[in-house]
Amino acid sequence: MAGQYNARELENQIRSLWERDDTYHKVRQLRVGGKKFFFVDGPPYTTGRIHLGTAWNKVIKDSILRYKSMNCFAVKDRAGWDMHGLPIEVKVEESLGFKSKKDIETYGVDRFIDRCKEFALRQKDDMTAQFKILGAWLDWDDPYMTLKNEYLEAAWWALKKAHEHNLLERGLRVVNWCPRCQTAIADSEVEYWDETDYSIYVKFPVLGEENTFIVIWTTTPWTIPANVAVAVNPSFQYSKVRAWKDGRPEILIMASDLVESVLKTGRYQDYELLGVLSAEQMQELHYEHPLGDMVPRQKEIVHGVYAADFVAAENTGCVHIAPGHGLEDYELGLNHHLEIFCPVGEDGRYTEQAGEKYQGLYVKEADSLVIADLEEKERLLAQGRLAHRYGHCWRCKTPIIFIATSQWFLRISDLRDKMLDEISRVTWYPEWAGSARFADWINNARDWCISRQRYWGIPLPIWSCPTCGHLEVIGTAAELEERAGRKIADLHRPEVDSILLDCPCGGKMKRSPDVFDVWFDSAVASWATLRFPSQEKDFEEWWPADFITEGHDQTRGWFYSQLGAAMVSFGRAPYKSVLMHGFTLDDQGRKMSKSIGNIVQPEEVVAKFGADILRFYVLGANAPWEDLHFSWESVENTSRMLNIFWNAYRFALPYMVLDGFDAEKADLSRYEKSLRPEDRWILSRINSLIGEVTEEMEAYQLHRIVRSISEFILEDLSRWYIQLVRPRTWIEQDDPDKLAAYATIYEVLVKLSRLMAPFTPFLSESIYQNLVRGLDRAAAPSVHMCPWPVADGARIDRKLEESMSLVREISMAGSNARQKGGRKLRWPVSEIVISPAKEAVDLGDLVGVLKGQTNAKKITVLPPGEKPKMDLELSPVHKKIGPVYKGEAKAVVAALQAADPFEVKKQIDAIGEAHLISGPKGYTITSEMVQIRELPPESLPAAEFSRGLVYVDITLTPELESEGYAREIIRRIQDMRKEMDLKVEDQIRAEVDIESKPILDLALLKKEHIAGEVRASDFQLGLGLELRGRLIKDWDIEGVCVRIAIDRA
RNA sequence: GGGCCCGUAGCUUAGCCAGGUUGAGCGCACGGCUGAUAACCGUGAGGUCACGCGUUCAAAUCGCGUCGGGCCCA
Repeated sequence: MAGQYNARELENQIRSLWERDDTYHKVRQLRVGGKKFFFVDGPPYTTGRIHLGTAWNKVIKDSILRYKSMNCFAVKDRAGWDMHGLPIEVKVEESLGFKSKKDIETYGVDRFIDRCKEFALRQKDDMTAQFKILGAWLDWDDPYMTLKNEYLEAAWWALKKAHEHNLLERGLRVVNWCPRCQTAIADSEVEYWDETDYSIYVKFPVLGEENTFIVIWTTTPWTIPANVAVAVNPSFQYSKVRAWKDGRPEILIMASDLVESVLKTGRYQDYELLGVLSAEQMQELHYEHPLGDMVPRQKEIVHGVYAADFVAAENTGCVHIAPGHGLEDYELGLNHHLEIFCPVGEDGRYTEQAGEKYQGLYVKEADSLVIADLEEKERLLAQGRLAHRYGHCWRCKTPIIFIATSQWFLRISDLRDKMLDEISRVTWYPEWAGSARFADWINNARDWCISRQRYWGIPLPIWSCPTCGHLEVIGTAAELEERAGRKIADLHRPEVDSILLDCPCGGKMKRSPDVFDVWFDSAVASWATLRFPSQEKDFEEWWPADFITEGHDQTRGWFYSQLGAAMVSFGRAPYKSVLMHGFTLDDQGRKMSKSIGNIVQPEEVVAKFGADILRFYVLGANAPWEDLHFSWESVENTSRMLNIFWNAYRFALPYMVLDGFDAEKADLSRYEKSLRPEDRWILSRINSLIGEVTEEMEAYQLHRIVRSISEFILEDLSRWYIQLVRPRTWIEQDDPDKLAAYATIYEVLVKLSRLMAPFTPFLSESIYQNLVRGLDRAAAPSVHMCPWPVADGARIDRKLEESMSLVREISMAGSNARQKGGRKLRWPVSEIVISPAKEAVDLGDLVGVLKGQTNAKKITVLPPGEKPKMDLELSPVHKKIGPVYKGEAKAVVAALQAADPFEVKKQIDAIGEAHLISGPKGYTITSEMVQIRELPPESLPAAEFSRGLVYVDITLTPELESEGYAREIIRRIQDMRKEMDLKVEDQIRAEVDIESKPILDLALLKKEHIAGEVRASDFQLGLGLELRGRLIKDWDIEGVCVRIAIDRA
């Protein structure tokens, strides 16, 4: 027997049941051979802790996979782990107290790699346990891990394919560079926030013109030594001005529109315009590098002016170009065959190319020195500070710099159109995630820099010959072993670094020392999870993925990286459908962060409420693709809702146990003839619900599912059906009416447990085990092995559902009217009158239900437009009476008030006026002189419902009163039974002393009824009784003192 | 500067794709129920559906624009 809903205890029990029976594997085994559903788990990074977002993510995945499995799909569901990359390197470096790559080299790359591996594996185990608590059923025993040899091969193989398709290239590119990690980082690994930097205006002396300068502006003074050119906008006009500062003139060139602001910034007191220059004329200028003395190489470079569209009408309109330190600069440099001058090394320090003075300085620290030198050379026009967005390494938060380095690229930009074409064939939930958001990202796709100068990653399988330049990409471990002529235990660094391969030219090829960008790891998950290329069969049978789902940040992440990797390898998208979900934010819509202190841990929610409640909450809180604003209050509500479900479930159990409910009695088909209309109604509703939920699930409208189910549980099951069915459970013996109710409840609960199984797997399993397995050991061992319920069309009766919803409305309106009339529901009323406004009301077979719920003796449904007999109220319209009757007006008003309102109305309706007789006098009252209002009589309060009005006749009769008092007495005795902790079936002895004779007489009429209801085998009702019993209490019933004593019989 | 999403009651939100009386929950106030009970139910107050223009017999819903918030890009 079930007690209170204790989610944690229940979930622990179910978890151990699943473990004991190995339920997960049985479920998957059951569906082998079914239609294939290939799901690829977006691998969480092994940080060691899951957060609310990852919990939501796995709950969505799990719910969908459980649903698919119940629909007989053979589900492929290997969990995945993303285990390489800088974040782990940084953690390990921290634990070892390392500051740079040199420390790693000294420590030993092999030992460092071992540490990284250990770390990642430990974190993976911790996180697996956390996911399991949530009830996430993925294949945790055999997950794919990016650090496994078979996984490394999948990336190698992809790169080899890319190379075969001529999409791999090595080139000098300006990349985002982290000087601390000493590696290139991807655009997506750059974090932006505001940083205060220098803002300087610099004067570049024009060659061949005395005291004349082009003015540029920059926030990175350290890039000035690498300046090679100036860019101007081809559509701007430029001005040459003579400007005076402290009496000294200078000739300055800048965009015409910006002259005033630049000179103001430079604190010039006066100026005169010498002439204007077009962009073409600007391009004829050459200038001298302002720090040519410091940077010897600059003496050899010719500095010119070039046109570029990206030049904005900001600052000076002349842009400093350092092709070695900027993306646009680099492209401009390529176009005009400028020197890609980059006097900065991988450590972020100037190289010897920067000249003696700067060599060895860290660039961010060189800013002030460069400024001082410019100042000294009188080349600085102005300097200030500026807060602007600046990029940082996502891992170590070091400000990134741009430097030109030699890297490996995938030529993704060539595939843009093909990619757009591919994603248009993918089904996106919601649709705009693909057609708008992702398409926009792809339109801006650039070539993918896949090389990183680090250790803990998949080594690039590129070998090249230093002698002849011959290059080979190795696709598998077997291929490498064959070429190397020996076994290789681990494909990571440093083991592969030592392998030299024979070059056709006779030389020895060496491996390119880089590792893959970690995004490339997860990018190959769709085939790595199938163990391709080491095994081919699964790949042929399953690939590409049927479904993936991740947060909207993965638009530029995993959705994209997977697409890119699959395009270069297979020329097609690796997934067929994608559900994009939102972020988890706090209740105010802010990101959860340590600094705000608003982080909510999933295990905290599980500890307080349970996994099912967390699951049902996150699924229902809002549409999956919108951000989830986490609110404890809403979790609390979800908890309340499931608790009500639990109470509905356990409501009937004690009775069923009492009545020896068994498999035979659970068989609904035996009671078809005994089903009441309300039974047929709830059976119709549960089948309609199954239809709705199935439809919503097919569109991944997860929030609607939760709402549909919640509404059914609260409104239909708990607030209505259970209330209706209660009295039937009190019937003694095997009455078919009672058994039909049991069988109906049973059917509804069993259906519901299956319908909810994907979303609240623990609760559903518990109910299933008790209700189904408890009666039939031959039933499927788990609810998750049951088929998804199918709506039974024969049970669905729309008309009945409609009538019932009318009955519910009328019943509520009835309560409302009772409240107005001051008549409690416990007191029966003689009649309820339903007065529809226009549309007829057809209650079908449900009049009995309505009578019961409204506690009314009679239900009358009037034809549309008809009302019960109303009281009428006449109010004189003085404005009209006065002018006609003048001095007699008062008498007229008196006569009107004395008149029979029904008679007045009858005459006015018939002839437009009424004749009043007042003593000797008669008055004619026109319709204008009186306002006639219809009022429900005090004994007939009314309330509205959607089709009209509901009137409740609250007139009391002795019969009604005696019933009312009987119920009052019953209620109090029941209360006392409970206080004594009696069981439902216990018999009692009761004595009731009522101090008022008339009321005693009323109660005596119902003596037998009361005794039966409270199970009193010995029952006394009287005046002045001497009370005996274990429990004696005084009650006030409608102002009368009633003393009750009860005891066990 | 560009792309996408969002803006509905004090708060959290449904409805929007497919136009037809804005619907819930929380909180607040009042009442009821009492063999599901450390529960539960009803009623009430509370809305310029961000704003403007357009399409339409009819707009929270469709279109255009503005403002505000978020994410991403430049």
